[in-house]
Amino acid sequence: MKADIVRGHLDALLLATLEDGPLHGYAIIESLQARSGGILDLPTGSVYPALRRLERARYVSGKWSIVGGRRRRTYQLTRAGRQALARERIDWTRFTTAIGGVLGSEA
Amino acid sequence: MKADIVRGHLDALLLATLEDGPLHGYAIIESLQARSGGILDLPTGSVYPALRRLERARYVSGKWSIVGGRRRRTYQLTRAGRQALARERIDWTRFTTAIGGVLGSEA
DNA sequence: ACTGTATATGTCGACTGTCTACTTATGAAT
DNA sequence: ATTCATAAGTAGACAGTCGACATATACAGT
Repeated sequence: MKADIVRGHLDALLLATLEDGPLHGYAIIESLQARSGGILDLPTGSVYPALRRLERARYVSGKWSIVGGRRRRTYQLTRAGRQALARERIDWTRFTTAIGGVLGSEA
Repeated sequence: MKADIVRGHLDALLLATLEDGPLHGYAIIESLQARSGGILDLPTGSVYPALRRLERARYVSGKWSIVGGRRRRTYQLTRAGRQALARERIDWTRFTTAIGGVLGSEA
């Protein structure tokens, strides 16, 4: 499943992945894959720009580090990010209720 | 709620609205509003082009009529449209399961 | 030594789709 | 006359995704 379908909910996904602790981009993609049972397979071309967006919005803070000779940018949820995540969860419920209600076959 | 959040699911919504019988664009928007408890408020600038898209894809067939002096384009689900709707429902379940699983707080 | 794979981040341009605002038009009510 | 509801549509700006590419390191296998 691509981010195109996930569009509008990618931020929530990213924020939720960071809830349990800081992670770097690559690890976020793998975490999302694992937590969704392989359904969510987001390309780097979608995730990295999104992470930068969240950073600009102050929902996450990123810092560089070197692990095993490889450079990593590790992201951490900010307080504003946690609040945003809480809002996203509420929106998600509203969203699924609204659409599920239309798609569900209660004529 | 805008179509921007609904993005990727608008087709499913439109198809589902037409399941109970033919409707014209304006009526589809109102039906969606009613069926979602007012949450789904889609602008004509999103809906009309989407309807044309679905028509080009042969998922709906549209024809003109005059009702009360006003021209209407009434859309009807095609067989391919019903099949597409069935696929969309499966996708919707996969989608909500995947994202809900990540957003839900089962660490 | 070389090749391939996994790790890790990032950019670019094409593409798709949404949104605001606007246009056109009729009928009914004020 | 004017305004509101109905009805359909378009144009241009804008945002976000995606495939492909570029870059770089570590490690396993041959």
